[in-house]
Amino acid sequence: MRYPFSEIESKWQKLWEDNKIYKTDFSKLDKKLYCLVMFIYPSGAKLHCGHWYNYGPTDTWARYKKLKGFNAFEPMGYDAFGLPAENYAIKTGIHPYDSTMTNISDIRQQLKRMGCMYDWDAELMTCNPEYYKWNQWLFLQLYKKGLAYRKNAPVNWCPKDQTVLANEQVQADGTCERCGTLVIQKNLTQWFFKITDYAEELLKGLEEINWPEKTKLMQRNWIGKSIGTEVRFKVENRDEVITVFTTRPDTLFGVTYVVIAPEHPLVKKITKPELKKGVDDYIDSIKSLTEIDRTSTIKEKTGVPIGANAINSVNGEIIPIWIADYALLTYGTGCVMAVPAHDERDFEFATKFSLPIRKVILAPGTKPEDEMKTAYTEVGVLINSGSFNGLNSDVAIDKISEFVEINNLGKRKVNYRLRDWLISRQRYWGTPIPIIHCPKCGEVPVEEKDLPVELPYDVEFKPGGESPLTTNKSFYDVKCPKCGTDSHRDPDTMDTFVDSSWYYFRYLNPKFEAKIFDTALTNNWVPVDMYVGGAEHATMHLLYARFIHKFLRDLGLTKSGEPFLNLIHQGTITNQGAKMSKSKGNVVNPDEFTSKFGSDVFRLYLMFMGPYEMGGDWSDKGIAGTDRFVQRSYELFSRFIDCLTKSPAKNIYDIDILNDDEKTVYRKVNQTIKKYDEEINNFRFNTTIASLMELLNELTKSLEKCSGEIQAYSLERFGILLAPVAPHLAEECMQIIGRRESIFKNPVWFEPDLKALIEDNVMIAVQVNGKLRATIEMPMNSDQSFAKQIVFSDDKVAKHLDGKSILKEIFVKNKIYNIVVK
RNA sequence: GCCGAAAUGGCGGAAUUGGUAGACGCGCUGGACUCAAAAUCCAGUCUGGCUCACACCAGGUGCCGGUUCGAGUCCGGCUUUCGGUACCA
Repeated sequence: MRYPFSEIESKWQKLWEDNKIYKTDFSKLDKKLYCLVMFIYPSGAKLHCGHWYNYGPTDTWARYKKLKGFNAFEPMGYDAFGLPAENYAIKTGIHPYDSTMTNISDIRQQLKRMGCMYDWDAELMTCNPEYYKWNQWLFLQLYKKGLAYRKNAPVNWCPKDQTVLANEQVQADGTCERCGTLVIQKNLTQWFFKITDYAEELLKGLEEINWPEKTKLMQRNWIGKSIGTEVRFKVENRDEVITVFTTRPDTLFGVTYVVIAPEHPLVKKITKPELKKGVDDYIDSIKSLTEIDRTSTIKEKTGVPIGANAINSVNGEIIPIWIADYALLTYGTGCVMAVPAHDERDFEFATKFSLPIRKVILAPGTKPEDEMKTAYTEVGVLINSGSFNGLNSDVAIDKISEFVEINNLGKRKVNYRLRDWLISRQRYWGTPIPIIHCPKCGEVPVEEKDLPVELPYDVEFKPGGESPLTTNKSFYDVKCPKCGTDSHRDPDTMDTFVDSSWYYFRYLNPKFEAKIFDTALTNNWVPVDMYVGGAEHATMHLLYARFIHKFLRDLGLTKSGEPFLNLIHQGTITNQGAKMSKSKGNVVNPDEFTSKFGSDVFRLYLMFMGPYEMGGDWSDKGIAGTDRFVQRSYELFSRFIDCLTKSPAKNIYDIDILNDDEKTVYRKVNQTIKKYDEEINNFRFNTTIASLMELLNELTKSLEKCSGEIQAYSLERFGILLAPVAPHLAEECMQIIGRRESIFKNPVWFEPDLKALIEDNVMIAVQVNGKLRATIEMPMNSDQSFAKQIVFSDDKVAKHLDGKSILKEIFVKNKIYNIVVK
């Protein structure tokens, strides 16, 4: 009979739910395991293969841990705020709340049919006021500490989504991370979280977490620590001072000009009146450049002189001041000392505009008068550098910095590439920012007792660059809580990455009312032990969550310094080479397969496809293989009804007294347990399943020929090994052979009988001059002298030794016998 | 440009610290069962040579070179693909 997956899967899902099999007892702390997947964005596209690939195998791992005796907690929830729901509302008129709720209830059903052991009592959704109230509370705490602030700054604006974006949310090609539209720069007043205050700690913390090296490296690069020196240059004949930041103070004597970012406020003040028009024109030309042009790698540097000069602090030289597009206002001081001889960008610029190039570091094996074709950026000996001549440049970095500090010309400084996190969005479907703007008092934070500031239902969604919340007068117009003057609420909402930066705390008690989360539980259960999700979040969610976690620790709400101890990225499943997305129309719907084969077969197939962290292009070619595996397993169990009760097995057998078939089966069972354990523990699901297939092949061949006890012994173990990878199938199979309750109710695991693992005989390879000439069977652990006798009496080996002299013999026990001849 | 990962049969992919390359599965070929088909079961399946066949021989893990008794695995130099990043002073 074909395995009736449909009725069996719903039968066990109902049984699990009715008996609350997956409810976690938080009071049991021995071997607690918090296993988390990134929660789901409830879009209209529902669950796709990518979600399945994230959730199914992770659940398998958690189930395995549960059988091993861990008290595993697996929650699931909804990252329910966000732009797509609002864009959908603009298009169709369906309110984001309504579409989100519909999507959530559909997705919840789909999730339940997957058969994961989620603790549904822990379910949460971020669009619920009982959740986002605490985003607002968090905002207020950051505000109190000066870590949430407003400033006017050039920011990324997505013309399609009509909102600003954080740096992290703009892709390398200058397009919006969400919709792919080209992002433009705008000067706007926006809310920021001061993540830069934690830059150093975010960097240090990476050392203590077990994450993929690649991800840690991405975060390190994103934080971009650089150690250098700030040096003040006076502006000639004026009071203004230009401060530059350099990582190469050893080249200070080689400065031949200074570059300031075109948007720098100083530019207006010190530009020579005669040159004002040219400078203004240049600044305009920079603004009109598209993002593509600006980021183009082949774009030539541009710039103009502003007619003012600076005085090099270390040698008193008068040098011209330029503005140029390659100086960035947002990094360091926005001013650069240019050393064309030893910096590639400065070299290119100086060559183009015929600015002087002065060599101050001599490359080994060159002469001072040699002409420079490119900048020399390596270590060398200082020249043209006054009293520092003759020093090695790496030593001079320190010496010149010291000189700068002693003479009060500047100071050593560490800079980070990381910018503050821009969190305000000019959109509706998010957490309202709990600030009231009063014409008299300015920014007035909403009092904690007045939280949540509830998101009103009635708003107009028309896009226009203004937050839709301004269209609801009863929300927008309020009296100032301090002085009673007519004021209005901040009309912006928060970036949804705020929601996801602390949700793992909330899962432990999502209904908790007294505080942001229930510290009585979180102190025991956070940090998360295993976190599984996509690598695309490396410098966004995964960085924000670490930041907020550290802030919460500073508030005394958690003892840990890091949110996620272990992290694994599932690979990306692509379709025809492209990432699956609704807009590309290449989404593969898992229902197509689960309705045909069942969710266990689909889960098995996803795991069997290849290494979990690699992903790959979607193909359903091999699904027949895992389907056959399920059918054959079910058939096998069906041939041994109630064997557990008819002839109960002992825990261990002496392999030496078993007959040949029993011995083979008994050994294979135990070898499989060992192999399986090693593979699945490290998320190597493909080889885990391969080992089960090997076992099934062996059992199909020989189990009939074994005693009833060995049959029970083998099937009981096989069934338990099946449970993590195909939970419904395993429950049914175990019931067939006589188990009376769910495997997961009182989890069991079988340790391998180590004595049985050792084969009696091994095949060893015999090589002559490194080439395989024969394989010979001999007893396990035979020593060299014994092996030698057998090897040299072998005809094939003798043939290759004929007439040659033996130079050397290499013997590796149980592996190889190599004879070197001439 | 810079940083990181990868490259193995017709396909997805296996291969502890260097030790029999191709586990497991898909597909394909042949056979059994069937009136027939599907399903299932059995056998074969890296390439080339030779052979009726078994056997045997040679080559083979992106390319070139090296270390070693022995390299998919280690070292040096490339090529291609995929991620990340974009003048960060």
